[in-house]
Amino acid sequence: MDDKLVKYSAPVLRRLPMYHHFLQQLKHQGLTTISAAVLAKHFNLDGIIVRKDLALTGSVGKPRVGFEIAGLIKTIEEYLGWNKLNRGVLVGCGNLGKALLGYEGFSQNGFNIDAVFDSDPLLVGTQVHGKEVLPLSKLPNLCLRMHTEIGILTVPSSQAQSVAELMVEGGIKGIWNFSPSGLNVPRGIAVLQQSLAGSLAVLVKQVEDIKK
Amino acid sequence: MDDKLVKYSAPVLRRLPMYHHFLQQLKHQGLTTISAAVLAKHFNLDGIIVRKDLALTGSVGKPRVGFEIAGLIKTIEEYLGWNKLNRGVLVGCGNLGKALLGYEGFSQNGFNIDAVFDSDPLLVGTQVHGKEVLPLSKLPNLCLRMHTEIGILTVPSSQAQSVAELMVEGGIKGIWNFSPSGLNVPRGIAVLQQSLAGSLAVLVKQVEDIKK
DNA sequence: ATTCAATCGATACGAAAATAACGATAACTG
DNA sequence: CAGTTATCGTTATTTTCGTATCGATTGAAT
Repeated sequence: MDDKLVKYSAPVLRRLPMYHHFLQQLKHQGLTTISAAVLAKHFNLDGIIVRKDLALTGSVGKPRVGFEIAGLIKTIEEYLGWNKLNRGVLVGCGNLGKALLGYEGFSQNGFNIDAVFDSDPLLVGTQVHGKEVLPLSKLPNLCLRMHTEIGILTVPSSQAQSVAELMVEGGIKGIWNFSPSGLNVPRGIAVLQQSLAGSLAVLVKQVEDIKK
Repeated sequence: MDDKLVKYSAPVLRRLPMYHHFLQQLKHQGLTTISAAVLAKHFNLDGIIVRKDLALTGSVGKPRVGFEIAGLIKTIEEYLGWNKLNRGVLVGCGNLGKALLGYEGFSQNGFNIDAVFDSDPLLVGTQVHGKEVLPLSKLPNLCLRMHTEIGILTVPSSQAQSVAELMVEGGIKGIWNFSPSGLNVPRGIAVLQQSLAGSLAVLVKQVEDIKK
C-alpha cells in the first residue's frame, strides 16, 4: 500500500547539518539555550527559515528563551537518521576519495564507509586511512552481502558510468557522484550529482553581482 | 544608477557546467548537433528544463535538428564567464585542498588558482601540484595586489573564521567554504557553503524514500 | 508539392521555497 | 501583580522553480 507521500525538502536537509555542527560547538562552550535569531545570523540566514526548519524536526522552543541546545541536537540527529548507523562504500582513491575518507564529518555523524575500491592494481591492497583498498571486481558481491545502500563515486569521469553499473549490480540504491558525468541508471536508483564546477559557477556569478 | 536587476538562477548555474562537460565529450566523438531531449535524458532531467536553461544562455536551436554542439559550448562558456580568466586563492592544503588543486575541471574551464596558503609551517615552502605553499600571513597583501576575488577555504572548522577574516582583509569578494562552520563576514561578501554533510543527508533521505 | 513528424520556443500552470505578517506565550521589570 | 518585551509558532503572501500545454518551424517522406 502506498505510503502517505513522505515529504522531505532538500534545502532543509542541507541546512540542518550546519545547525547541528554549530550547536555542538555551543554545547562544548557550556551554553544551554539559543534563539533561532542567533542561529540564523551565524549562517546569514533569515530567522524565519531557521524556525521553520527546526519546527520540521519537531523541536519546540520557549518564548523569550529559545531552544534547548541539547534537545535540538538530539531532534536534528533523529530527523536526519544520524542516531542509526548509515553505511556506504567509496570507489576511487584519488585525491578526492582520500579527502572524503578522512572527513571527520562522516564518522562523527554516524556514517561509516564499509569498504574502499579502486581499479588501479597499484593501489589495491594498500591502506588508506586505515582501510584496505579492494579491487573493483569485489564490489557487487560485497555490497550485496552487506546490504550497502550508498555508493560514493570519486573516479575520473571516463570510468564513472562503468563503476555506477557495478554499484547497481551490487544493489546500491543511491549514488553520490563527484564526477561531472551524468550517470545512466535504472529507475529506482537515486543519483546525487555533486557538481563542483556548478558550485563555483554560482559563486562567481554572485561575486559579479556584488561588484555593481 | 541601479543596474537592471541582474537575474541569475542557482539551479541553472549548477546544471550548465554538466551540459558543458557532456557536450565536449560529444564534440570529441565527432557529433555536431544534439537535441535538448537527448541532453536531458543523459542527466535524468526533463527536456523542458534543458531547453529553458539553454534559452537563458542565448542559444538557439533548429526544429527537427536540435542545437549545434560547438555553438552551445561557446554560448554556455560565455554565459558562465569561462572565456574570461577567473582566479582565486586556496587556503588549507589538507586532503581536500590537494584534491581541489588537482581538479582538472577548474583549469579546463578558465579558473586558475593563483596561490596556495597554509598555516602549518611544515607545509609552507613545499610544492603541491606545482604550486608553492605560502604562509597565511602573506594572504591579504597578495590578494590585494592581484585583485583576487575568490577564496577557497579548506581548513579545519576551528580555523575557518580567522582565515575568512584574512580573506576579507585581502579584498576577497566570495568565499567557497568547505568547512561546516558558518562564517561571519561583512555585508557585500558572498559565502557559498559547501556542506558535504548536507549533500549526504539529502541522498540518505532519497534512498529511504525509494525503499517504500 | 504536400504531408508528416520531430523539435524548438513561448505561454500558462502548479508546486515548492523564501519572506512577511501577526497573534500567543513566557520571562523579565517595576 | 500588571505591563512590557523578546521569542516562538502559525498563517498568509510573494517569488522562484519545475512541469505542462500548444503553436511554429524545419527537415524528411510520399
